Formats: sequence, structure tokens, C-alpha cells
Amino acid sequence: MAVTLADVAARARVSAATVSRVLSGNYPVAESTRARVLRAVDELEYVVNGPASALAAATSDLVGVLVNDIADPFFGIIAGAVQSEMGAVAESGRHGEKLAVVCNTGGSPERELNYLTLLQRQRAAAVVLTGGAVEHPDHMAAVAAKASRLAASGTRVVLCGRPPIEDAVTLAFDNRGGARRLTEHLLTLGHRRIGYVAGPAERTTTRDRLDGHRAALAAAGLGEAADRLTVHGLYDRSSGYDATLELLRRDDALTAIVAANDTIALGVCAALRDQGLRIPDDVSVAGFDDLPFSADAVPALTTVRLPLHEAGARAGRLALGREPQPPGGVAMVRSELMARASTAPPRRAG
Amino acid sequence: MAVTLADVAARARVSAATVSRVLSGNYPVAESTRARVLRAVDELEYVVNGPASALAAATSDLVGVLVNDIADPFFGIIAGAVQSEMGAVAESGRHGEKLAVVCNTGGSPERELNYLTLLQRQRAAAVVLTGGAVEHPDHMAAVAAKASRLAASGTRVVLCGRPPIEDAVTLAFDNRGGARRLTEHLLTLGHRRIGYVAGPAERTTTRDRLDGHRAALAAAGLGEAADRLTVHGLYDRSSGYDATLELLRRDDALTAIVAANDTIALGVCAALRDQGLRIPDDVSVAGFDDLPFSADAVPALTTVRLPLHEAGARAGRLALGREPQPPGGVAMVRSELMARASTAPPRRAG
DNA sequence: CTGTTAGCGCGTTCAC
DNA sequence: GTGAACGCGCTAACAG
Repeated sequence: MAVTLADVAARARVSAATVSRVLSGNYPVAESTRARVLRAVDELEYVVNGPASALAAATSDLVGVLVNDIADPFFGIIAGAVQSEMGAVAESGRHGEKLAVVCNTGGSPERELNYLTLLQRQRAAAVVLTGGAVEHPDHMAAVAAKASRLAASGTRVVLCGRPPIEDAVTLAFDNRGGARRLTEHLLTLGHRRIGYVAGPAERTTTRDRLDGHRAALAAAGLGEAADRLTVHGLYDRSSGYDATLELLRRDDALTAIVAANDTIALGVCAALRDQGLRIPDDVSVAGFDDLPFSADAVPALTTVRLPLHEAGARAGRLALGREPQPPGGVAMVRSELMARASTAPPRRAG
Repeated sequence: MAVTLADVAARARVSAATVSRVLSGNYPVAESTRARVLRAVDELEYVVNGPASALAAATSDLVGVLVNDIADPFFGIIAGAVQSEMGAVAESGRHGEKLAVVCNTGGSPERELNYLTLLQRQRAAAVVLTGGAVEHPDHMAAVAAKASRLAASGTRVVLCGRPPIEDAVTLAFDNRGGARRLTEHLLTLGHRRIGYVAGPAERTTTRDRLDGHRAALAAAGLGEAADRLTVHGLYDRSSGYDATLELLRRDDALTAIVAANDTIALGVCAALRDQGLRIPDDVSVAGFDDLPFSADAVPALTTVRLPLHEAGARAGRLALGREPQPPGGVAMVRSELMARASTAPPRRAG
């Protein structure tokens, strides 16, 4: 049915081996025959059979990127950056670069494991796991085991935005430090009653950011109130909205609310407005990630910037082995406080 | 190195063929041997070799989903819905369902073609093309040709949100009708000076929505001003911001602005606010798509709802051949006007 | 119901 | 520089 290497070989009047050599490019071939082969490839519109090639060579050109939520720009930006490093050039049936594919786990441990198996089955060249990990001991062990088997079979495993595990290179995000600096910023402005809208309890990202927040409060002697003014939800807008109403019920004299990410912060802002509270006059609001929309929200959102694109791109290069591994296999991605208009000194009566 | 079918067969004391039959499941096998095989699979932690399997069976379990911008929730929602239909169950080394992978073209025709080639090389089971297509004649012909070759080699081609082509099943979005009803809504409210922020000129989505807008204006005898009050940009927030400033320069007595999508509309709102204009008191604003954030924006955004999740899920089922093709291979996805707080009768002095 | 026999299309030794 | 031959791991006929 489909045109094969043999067809090309026949048309170019050479052996299949020669065609293979021309296409893979890593072997000396006479310029004249090389041209003949390429012409035949074009004329026949030949496209390499990936599975056959992968079987023979024992490696495929697939790179999997796992994300927790494909509809969240946080992951979209990272995934897009990873893909941009693959430079998929596939001219003239020639072996192009890798095929980066993103898989949406929806934050479910089972689906994460399933995708890992699926990718292992495909003999993927590399796998990039992005975003916070679920902390259930069983699941962590299962992921670590999978990673080891993948690594053992030649698949590079790269972590981007989650804690290190064995047999994987990791780009860890400075969630804790960023969160701490953010809350310190609010404390410096004079806030003392600060609410916190956290993400799902079992995610590493959630825990790290919350830890940073608590550390800042504890250092200011405010450790007590932290728990009472912390509400958990999902990493989405409506969770921020609902959590804000809850926080206001617990303490209607709050002067600031910190959200675990920018998307939640948007929900927080909406809820505050609906309650007739002005930002930042009545309540200051802060987020995390510095997604594109944060800078021109109204008011512009104070947040912690994470260089998502750069991190994703680096993860991509690491996945391709085009960049040396960081010492110890772990590199920390720095975060940066972006103080903007949504935070100001408290003016509200206590 | 890796454990193979033969290893499992040896351990279970059956032939390789039997193991294969157990794993693919579509063949009668005695319950006792079946159990023995599955136990061996577990003990050996066997994972099928995808490439080998694809080679022998001449089909792979890969399904490609092409999107224009992976960081845009519009595509994230569709892609997530497609993947949710795949139900990736990969227990016990058993052949799970398909592996849906999303590829980010960034809206570039070259990358779109490259990904199509890459997927063809992998002998993908199906390919889903989402979102507006680029209208350059050469590119359209190239995509149509690729689609034909894919279809010819057994790959199902599904279009979701773009105009039909031969050899593909398509789920077309009612962009034109929705846009028309949206502008009619504004006209009914009494608006006469309506600005329009369009997307990139060469996209089908852009054209269809703009056509609908113009049709509504023309029907109201307002066809003349349409061109002067239309500005093109990208499908992002900053384009909406910049375009709004430009529209205000062209006519500072505008009473409404229609954006080609919700994301642009957010930028429009930001720009209007920065100009000291209130929404909808001074200027009404409308978007398109009804992304999750639109309902609780401030004010809630009037827009046109497209059932993205449903459409994506259906595209997924079509890709798997689990749903009968619509008559003629084309189904229209209806859009629905969502009139909310961002639009109101004009009050501003002309 | 199960084992045997052939390939699937390509990469990679070897010789020439 | 090029061709011939073998095998990657699996599925799909056939037998039995």
C-alpha cells in the first residue's frame, strides 16, 4: 500500500541500505547517488515508517510532555516552550527532529501512570513531567519506579516544576522562596491579617508555596493565625471566588489575600468586588506565576514571576541531551517578586 | 535488555502468539492460560513494544491533535476533551486505548505540515485538526493533499472548528451565524457606531466571524462604516488593548466594540478602563467563545458560546470511529448568544 | 483453543 | 562507496 524504502531504492537504482544511509545522513554517500535518492524520495513522496524505524533502531523520536491541566496557560506555556526546542523539520522525507507531544493528566495519579506506560510502550526518547506532583506515598513510589524503568531503557526523564527523584534530571521551581518573599512584601506594607487561598492539599506546589507563606508569617510572630486563614481549593478561578467568601466569613477584617496562583487570584478579585470591597484600598491581593494576563489585570496583579518559557525550553534541551545536566542533576529555577498595583498598605479599619 | 513477548511466553509456558492474543484481547483464550499469561506479564513487568506492534499490525495507537496555540484555553479545552475520550487504560501491560497527543503549531503553516508528516511517519491512527485554518491557497492545497494521503493510508482525519476538506470528517463551528447574532444584539440595543477587533487576517475563523458581523451591519444599512472601524490583530489580550486605542483614534464616539474572541475582549476592556471609559455605560464590549473566565469577568462578558468541550469530545469519538459520521461528513456546531452585563443600550453623547 | 510459520519496513553489521 | 543478509518484536494467517 504505502511506499517503502525498497520502492525508493528501486527507483533510484540503489540498495535499500543506501537509501537508509542517505536519509539518516550519518554516513558517507557519494553526492551523485545521494541526489538520485533524494529525487526518488520526492517523486514518490516517501515518508519513513516510524514504527519500523523505531523497531530496528530501538529508539523512537517521540518526546512526551505530561501536564496537569492543558487548559491552564501555566502548562501551556511550559509545553509550548518544550516543543519549540524540538524544531520539527521534516523536509523531503528526511528524518526530522523529535515529535514532542503533550499529554493531559488532569492532575490524576492514575492517568499520569498510564501515560508513562503508554510512552514507555512507544519507547519514547524522553519524557518531561511538568508541574506539581501528587504526594501520596504509593503514587510517588510508583512514579519513581516507572522513571527508573524508563531511564533504564534509554528514555531520558526530565522533571520541570516538581521535586527531584532518582534517575531524572530536574528543574525545580523556587516556590517556597517566592511565596515567602511575597508574604514578606505584604508584611512590610503593614498587613497583619492575611488570608491564603491554597491549591489542592496533596500537590507539592501547593505545599511549597504554603510553607513559604507560613515561614514568613512565623518569622513575623504571626504563625498562629495562619491555619485559620488558609483555605484549600483547586487551581482555578471559581475556587478563588468561593475561598474568598469563606475567608471573609472567618475574618471580615482581613486586609490582604494571597492566592496560590494567578488564576485563583482573579477569582479572589471578583469575589471581593462583588462584596463591595476595593482592591487594594480595602483588601490587597497577590498571586503567583505571573501569567501574561496578570500584568494587565485591573488593578495589575502583584505576583511572583516564574520564568516558565525559559524553564520549558531548558527542559526541552535537557530532554534532547543538547544541554549538559546541572550538577547533581538538579537546578533551581529562581522566582522573582513582581510588586504591582493590587497590593498597598492597609487602610481599612480593623 | 528489555523484556519481550517471548520472555513472557517462556515464563507462562505458552507460545508468543497466545500471549499476543491475551494482550490484545480480541481472541478467545482459555481462562486458565489467560490467567497464567497475565501473571507472567505482571511478574516480568512486561510492557508491549509499541513500534514492533505497530509495524506488524500496520497501525499504531497514536492519535495526534493539532492546535494553533497550546497556551490558549480555547484549544486547551478542545484538546482536553479529545483526550478524555481516549480513556487511556494501560493496566497489566495490556494494550490500553489510544495515546492522544497534542501538537502545537503556533499557527504556523509550516509547522502544521511538519506535524502532519511526523504523524504520518508514526502511522497515527487518527489526526484531529482544531481551530481556524490558514487560507493561503498553497497551504490549503498542501493540507488537503496531506489529508488525502493520510486517509489513504488508514489514518482518520477529523477537523474541528475549520472548514471541510475532502477525505476528512468535519465539525464546523457556526462562527458566521454567531457573530451575526452578536452584532444584531448590539444593533437591537441601539448601537450604531460599533468597532470590531478582528484576529489575524488569513484565518478562516477570523474571516467567518468578521463576515457575520458585516452581514448584520449591512442588513441594518450600516455596511459603509464597517471597514473603517475594523482593526486586525492576534488572538491575544495585548492585540485587543492596542486595537482599542486605534479604534478610539478613528472614532472617539464609538458606543460598542466587538472582539473576535474573549481573550481579545479582555484587552479591550483594559484599554477602555485605562482611557477612563466605563463598561457598559460608555462603551459596550462583546467577545466570542465563552471561555470559563468570561462569565465572571467584571462586568460579565456578553459573548457567543461555543460548546468546545462537547465538540472536542465528539471529535475524539469520530477519530476513534466510535461515532457514526454525520451526513455528508460535515456537522455544524451551533453557537449561542450569551447576553450579559458588558453590553447595554448606548448612553454616551455622540 | 493453541502452536507454527511468515513476514511487517528498516538499521546495521559484514563483505565486496 | 555500496550491496546482501540478518534480525529488531510483534501480529496474522494457517494448521491442528
